[in-house]
This record gives sequence, structure tokens and C-alpha cells, in this order.
Amino acid sequence: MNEVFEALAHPVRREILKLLRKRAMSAGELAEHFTIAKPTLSGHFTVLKNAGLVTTERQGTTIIYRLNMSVMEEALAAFMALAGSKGKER
Amino acid sequence: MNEVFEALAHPVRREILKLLRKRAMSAGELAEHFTIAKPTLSGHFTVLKNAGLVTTERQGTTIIYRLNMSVMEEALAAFMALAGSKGKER
DNA sequence: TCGTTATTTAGGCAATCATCGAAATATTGT
DNA sequence: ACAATATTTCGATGATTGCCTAAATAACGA
Repeated sequence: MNEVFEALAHPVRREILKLLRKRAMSAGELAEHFTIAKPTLSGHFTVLKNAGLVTTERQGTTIIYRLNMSVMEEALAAFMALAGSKGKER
Repeated sequence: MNEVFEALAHPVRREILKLLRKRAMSAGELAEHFTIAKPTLSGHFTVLKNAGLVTTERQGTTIIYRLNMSVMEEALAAFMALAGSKGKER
């Protein structure tokens, strides 16, 4: 879970998650939304992947990134445990 | 909000928040729960304070730290926006 | 005012992070 | 086999982080 919180600590990585929330995208498509160099972005992808927040699938020469909702929800639950919300309230 | 996510990225800082969730505590009381040096802990306090996650109040020679629930809830809302939960679901 | 307690600030150091350009790898089409 | 495209890995660099010890600050009581 620590890796998840560390992954969320960078604004670019949070923006990536936000984009993937709408739909899965290739690395190149994601890159169009940022001005930083591709190798830098690729590093961010790796952090998100290691945290389990995204999964990848190769499609020909492109690699599709998609959000891993189950880990996102686990993270949300962990955050709720911190914030004090019971998380089970009707 | 970026400062909040950065503050949450360190396990010691998350543990501090967890402790403060139960009750407000002085810096010294908090320090009893950790093995790291007090100046190091003091640095973590500063990060949490700058993020708005905690507030302080001096009581004589001790300084009381307490959780700032409103910021915690804002952070939770921001997280929900990422995780895709609508946050208003019954 | 002096000594004690609580906490923070200062200074230094090693490790990690974010970034880049260049090079490597993988896949597809010709 | 080669060229083109998509993406990652490598290697370097400057900035930031986390940690420590020592010193400074703040408040109190004798």
C-alpha cells in the first residue's frame, strides 16, 4: 500500500490516472497530454504499474495502459481508514 | 492538494495521522510511538502542517497536534475523484 | 535568573527522485 | 532483411528527501 501512496504523490501520475479513468490509452496517446519527455513519462508508468494501479497489454507496437480499479478501490479504503470515515455507512 | 498527497506518501506521516485520529497529542506523546529521532519527527510534523492536515496549539511548554478533519475530507474527496467513486452514492 | 523540559532549527550527508537525450528493443509492413 | 514506429532502458545530472547530532528557542518553576 505504501507504493500506492508514493505513486499518488506526483501530479503527473495522478493526471495519468485521471485520463485512464475515462478510457484505456496507449503510452503515446497519454504522452500527447503532457509536455514532458517520453522517457520521463515511461518512468511514471513504471511507478504506477509497480504500485498495481495500472495494467498493460501489448497490441502490436503499442502498449495499452488501463486503470486497475480493484487496487484503486483498495487505496480508497486505506485512505478512508486514515480519514476516519467508516466506509460502510449506508 | 498536491502538498496533501505528498504528505501522505510517507508511512510515518500516515501513522501520525492515524494516531491523531483517536485523539490530539503533544509532539512528545507522538514521539513515543516511533523510534526515529525527534528532530526527524518534527520535520514530518511540519510537512503535515504545511499540507493543512494538522493544526497546532501551544499549551505551556508542550505543543498539541490535532487532526484537521476538513482537509482530510477534502483529500478524500479528491481521491474519490481519481478512484471514480461518485462520492454521493447512497 | 537559572535550570529543566519540550520542541524546533541548523547543518551536513547519503539516498532517492525527476528529468533529459541517446541508444536499445519490439513489432509490423515492404 | 530493412525501415519505420512505439516504447523502454541506460546513463548522467541537479533537486529533493529523510535522517542524524548539535545547537537554539520557548515556557515554566524554584
